Formats: sequence, C-alpha cells, structure tokens
Amino acid sequence: MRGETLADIGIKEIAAKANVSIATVSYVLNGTRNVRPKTRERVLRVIEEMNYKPNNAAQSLKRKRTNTIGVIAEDVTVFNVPEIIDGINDCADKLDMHILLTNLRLDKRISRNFDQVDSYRSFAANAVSELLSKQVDGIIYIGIHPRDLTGLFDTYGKPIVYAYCYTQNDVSLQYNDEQASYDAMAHLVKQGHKRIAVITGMMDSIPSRLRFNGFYKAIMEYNLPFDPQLMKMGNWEAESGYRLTMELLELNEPPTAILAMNDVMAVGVLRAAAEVGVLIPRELSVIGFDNREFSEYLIPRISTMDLPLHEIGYQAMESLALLIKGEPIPNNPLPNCKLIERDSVAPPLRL
Amino acid sequence: MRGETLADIGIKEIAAKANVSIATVSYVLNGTRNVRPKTRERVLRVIEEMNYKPNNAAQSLKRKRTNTIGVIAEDVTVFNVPEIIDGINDCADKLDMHILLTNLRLDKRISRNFDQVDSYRSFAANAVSELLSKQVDGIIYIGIHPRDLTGLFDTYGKPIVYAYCYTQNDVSLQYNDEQASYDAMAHLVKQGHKRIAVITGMMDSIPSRLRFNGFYKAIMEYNLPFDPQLMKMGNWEAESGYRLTMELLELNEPPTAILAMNDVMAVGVLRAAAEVGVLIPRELSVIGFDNREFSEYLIPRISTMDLPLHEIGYQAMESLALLIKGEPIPNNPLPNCKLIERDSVAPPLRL
DNA sequence: CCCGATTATCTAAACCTTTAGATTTGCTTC
DNA sequence: GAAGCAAATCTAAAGGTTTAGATAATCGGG
Repeated sequence: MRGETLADIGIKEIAAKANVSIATVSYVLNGTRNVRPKTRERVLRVIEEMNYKPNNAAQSLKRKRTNTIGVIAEDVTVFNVPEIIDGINDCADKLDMHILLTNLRLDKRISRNFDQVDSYRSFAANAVSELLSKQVDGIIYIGIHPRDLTGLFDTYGKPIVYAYCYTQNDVSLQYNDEQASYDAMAHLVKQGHKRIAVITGMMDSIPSRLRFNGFYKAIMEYNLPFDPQLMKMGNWEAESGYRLTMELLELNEPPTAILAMNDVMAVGVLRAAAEVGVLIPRELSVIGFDNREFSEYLIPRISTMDLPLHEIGYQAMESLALLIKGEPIPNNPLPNCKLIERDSVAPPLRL
Repeated sequence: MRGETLADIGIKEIAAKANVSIATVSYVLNGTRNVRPKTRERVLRVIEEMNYKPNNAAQSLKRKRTNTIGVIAEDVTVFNVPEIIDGINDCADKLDMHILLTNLRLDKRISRNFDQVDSYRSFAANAVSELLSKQVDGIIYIGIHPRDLTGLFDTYGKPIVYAYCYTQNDVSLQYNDEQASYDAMAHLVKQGHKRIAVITGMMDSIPSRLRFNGFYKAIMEYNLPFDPQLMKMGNWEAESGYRLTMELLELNEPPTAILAMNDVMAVGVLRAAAEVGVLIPRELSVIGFDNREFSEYLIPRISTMDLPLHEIGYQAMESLALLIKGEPIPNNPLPNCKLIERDSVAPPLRL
C-alpha cells in the first residue's frame, strides 16, 4: 500500500512527465491517432513507471459509454443463477466489460410482503432505474421463474436482455426445454422402456409445459402407450415426487421408468421407491432434470439433464454487446441440455 | 421504451425548465444547502416530470467517490459464494452502495494453466487494478479456499476486506469454526455418544485445523476417550469419507458417531454404512458441516452445521463501509455456525 | 535548401456534476 | 420605508478525460 493514491496521478501528470500534450497521451492510450513510435514508447514508459490508470469516471462522462452492464438477478442464491452469472462474466471479460450486480433478493423480501406481485415489479423497476443512472450500457435480467416480462421495464433506449425468462418481443435466452425432455425420453426408450411416467412441475410454469411437450412428442413418435394415468402433475417439490410415485407404484400396471422434471422431485421418487422396497434402477428407472449438485450424491446417483446455464449467460452477454453496438443479433438455435448418465437408469426387468 | 434517452436530460435542462440555476437543482438533489420550499417543490416536480436521474459518471468524477465497491469472487459457482454475495448485497442496498462484480473463475482457468500459483496471483492483482481504475471506493475479496493473502494486493490506499479468507493484518471475516465443531460434538455427547470419530478435511486447510481444535477441545472437556484411531484425515471429497468410514467400521471398537468436516464427506459415510449394512442413525450417527442443500435430500437427511455466510457478507460490507469513511471497525465476535438437527443423529445403541 | 504534402502534436472545448464565494432576495426592525 | 442581516440563489471554476480543428514538425522531391 503505497502512499500515493492511484487517483492522484492523472493524464496531466503523465503528459507533463513525458513532455507531450494531454491529447497525445490520450491518443497513445486509445490508439485514436497516429503517434510517432518514439513518443509512444516514452509515454508508455511513463505510464508504466507511474502506474497510471485512466480515471474511468471521466472516461465514461466523455465517452457516454461505461463499458459496464447491469445484471439484475432475482435471487443469486437460487441454484441456476451463479452459473448464468459465471457465463455472463466469462464473456464480459473477453469484451472488456464490467458487471454491476443487483440482487433483488426476491424470495427473501417478498415473503415479508403482502402484495407480492406489485412489490416484485417495483423492486425490479427500481433496480433498472438505479442501474440506468449508473450509466450502464445495457442490462441483463436473470429471472428465477421463467415468465413473461415483456415491456415491464422502461429502459429509456438502453438494451435489455433476459436470461432464463420468457418474453415475447424482447431478446430472451432460454435453452431447449422441449428437446431436453425428448432426449431424456429417447434415452429411456433406448434402454427398452415403454411404460414411462412423467412427473411435471407446476403446469403454469413455462418450462414445465415445454418439457411436457417433449415428453408428449416422444410418446407419439416412439409409439408408446398413451396412458393419462402415467402423467402426474407435481409442483417441483420433493414431497410431490414422493406422493405421485406412490400413486404410480400402486397402479395395476406401474411404469418401468419415471421422468421427473427436476432433480428435487426425483429425490421424492427415490424416497418412495425405498419405502416400498422397489429397487432403483433394477425395478424402476428414474431420470431427473437440472443436474443439481446433489444428484450425484444420492444413492443411487441419478441420471439427469444438465442445463447449459453457462452458455445462456455467455450468449446473453454476447447478444447484449451486439445490441449496444446497434448490430442485429443472429438467430442462434436454442442451446441444448446434456444427458448425464449415472446409476438410476437401466433396462426394464421384463421386456 | 420512450424515444428520449435518459442521458439526454441533464441538470441543465432541469434548471432551465424550473427557472433556477444549475446549482440550485444540485442543492435540491443533495440537500447541501437550504432552498426555499416553494422552489424545491418546483424543481422536484420538473425532475419527476422529465424523469431525470443524475449522471453518475459526472458525480463520481466530481465527488471522487463512486458509492460503488468492487467484489472479487474467486469463483461464484462455489457453494458458499452466492450466499456471501447475497449478504454483501443486502447491506450494500441499505447503504446505497453498488457492487461491481468480478468473477475470477479460478477453478476453471487454473486447470488450464501450468504455473498455478503465479497465475492465480496475477488474475487477482489484475482484477484489483481494474476495479481501482473503475474508481471503486473499496474492495471485498471472497476467497474459496481460506488462506493467507496478506499484502497480496496493492490497493493504493483503498480499503480491502477479505471474506472467508484468513489474513493476518488486514480486515478479514470468518465464522467461528472451532466453536462450530465443538458445538457439533456437544450435540453428539448430549445424545450419549462417547466414542466419536472425526473425518477431517485436508490438514493444510485452515478451517480443517480449526475444526479439529474444536473437536479436540470437546474430547478434553467432556473427558471422552482419546483414541488416535478415531481421527481420520480426509480430503473434503466423498470418496475419502467412504474409505475412512470403512476403516472406522472395521475397528475392534468402532465409533458410535462420526463428525465429518463437510457434508460431501458425510455422503461418503452414508455410502459406506449402506454398503456394510450399518443403519444410520440407529447404529451410527453422522453429523456434517456446511448445510449444503443436498444434505436434506439424502436418505437419511443429515444433521449438519449451517454456516453464517449471509452474515459474513453483511459484516464484510459493513466493515468496508466504515473503512471507507475512515472510521475504526469494532471488534465483533466471530459469527457462529448453527446446528441443523435432522435425521442422522440418535443416541447410541449400547450406553 | 525550400516548398508542399503528410504526419505528428497541440490547444481548447465539451461531457455533467459539485461547490466555494459572490450576489441577490426576503424579512425584521426601527 | 430604509438599514441590516440572514437566507436563498447564482456565477464560475474544477474534476479527468476525449476529440475536433489548428498548428507544428517531418519528409521527399526538385
């Protein structure tokens, strides 16, 4: 910790010491005009010596660009958010952009609040407005529950990109939920399963609906028995996985495999199976969703669909950068989930 | 999305429209001088109408204070980091501070790199220097592996606070590891356990050593049998929990309870017990550390010590704010971990 | 060695605030 | 209604950069 403050040294000091004008130093720094190699060297040396770093506040003021984006997370402690931030950050680093993070702490704050819907909107709008006054060049909004947020925020012309939200008109990054669910089914079918049950999330949830589409498509395409008894509506919680598995196992003709729409409900499946004495995967196969870290600590370790969260974040940042530059964003295909094969899937006992 | 850009409206426009000087608007905004209620009203109304937000870049330039701190995380995807950030954010909100987040992605980047130690240092030093040029008022550094970082960074007079790191001279926030481990032991002793084994983390890890101290202290104070065979050195991974539990169960006089220094190794304990046919908690009690989210999805749900991560973050921000103001930071006691009682601890079979 | 054409460098304004210090306004008191 | 004083408001500089436009230096050719 030296005595001199970083801020004490300005471009003025550098100019003086290098015997050039302030402008020249600026040109060296930004490469905006030619400067003779000899002088460039000299300036650079002085900059190095004095450990000069341009004052970002002044730069932003003049440039009307901060190279900083705002990231609004509805809740950073929710499992998929840090990965998305990691992706954003990864890309931001490469683009020399910085991240101003706002954590809405939605879950925590809303539980203390009566009119939930409104307060959530005002929290978010507040965050947007604060970030704009911080002169961010754009905003990425990371929702924890995909839903439609179209036109929610007045960003006064600054671009906004949604990660893991579903909006109609704005730029919004998701992964291919339908395909993922279809792939999971394909995996089960390849093992020989025919009677495959599904435990969905809440049906007002968009991913839940999309995943169901994939399930349904697989049923049709693979010509599997279509049996409404095998379609159970869960609510994302372990308890619902447990309860619905119990129901499934009591069926006259129980399924040989269950597709749980998240790993947490898959835990419920495991519990129910253990309780009834059904062996997994020998007597019942299970496949989850999300590749939560605990999924490989369970006994048995469950197979699951890994979400391309890093990629979502990365692409969100990429798209935002394009929007900031005013360039059109290419129509990328949705990133796909990846099957993680572990120990909860095996061929059915009786073919 | 209106046509006018936020940045188009400056204090000048407000002043003109409200028929006052620029200075007066500034006084209204900051309350730095008296302004007649009538004019204040008028100015505020115009501000409201035109949706004016002060240009933060200009403010920072003049004030030489950005109300922004830098947060450097070694890796945001590591389990304890988001909670810490949440705590920082919670406090920052109250202090009207903003967070510039830098994610070093240490784990990911270092694996691709040869000279690990050096590159880690240069990544971190780089981040510090970038943040300083962004004019942050201070920095919080969140390490993922506690270790000594004293004097690592040249912050040119800006204060820096370490969260979840161990430094000697600088301000550094941890929780009371020793007490936590002691409390866990006390819990087991209260259930009647005497032969308690410990599976440690890597012994070059500071928390591991501190937790061992707590274990040892409990052994002494409760007058428990001191048996080196019951002290196993693990490496934080599930496999080591598994292997060492196997060793423990083969002892002539096996332990009735195991203290695992993290939940991941506790998973290993569960696996080993399941394999050998030892029932948990009837025949063997297990207590973990970290309260990882999976700890309540395991069968049985394991009891564990919850870490005060939110508080660590909150206090880190509090301390940093004091340092920024040049005030002394009070000597708070270390925050404590909290026992989460679940289903993996019961009284031993034979008293 | 000078001229013209390039190329390099400099001067000064602008970006949008904050804030001393100067000036004006509004009130009280005689 | 004027003097005196406090309160309100204004003027203008400053903060560190970028960037047109102006000026100075360099170079090649005759």
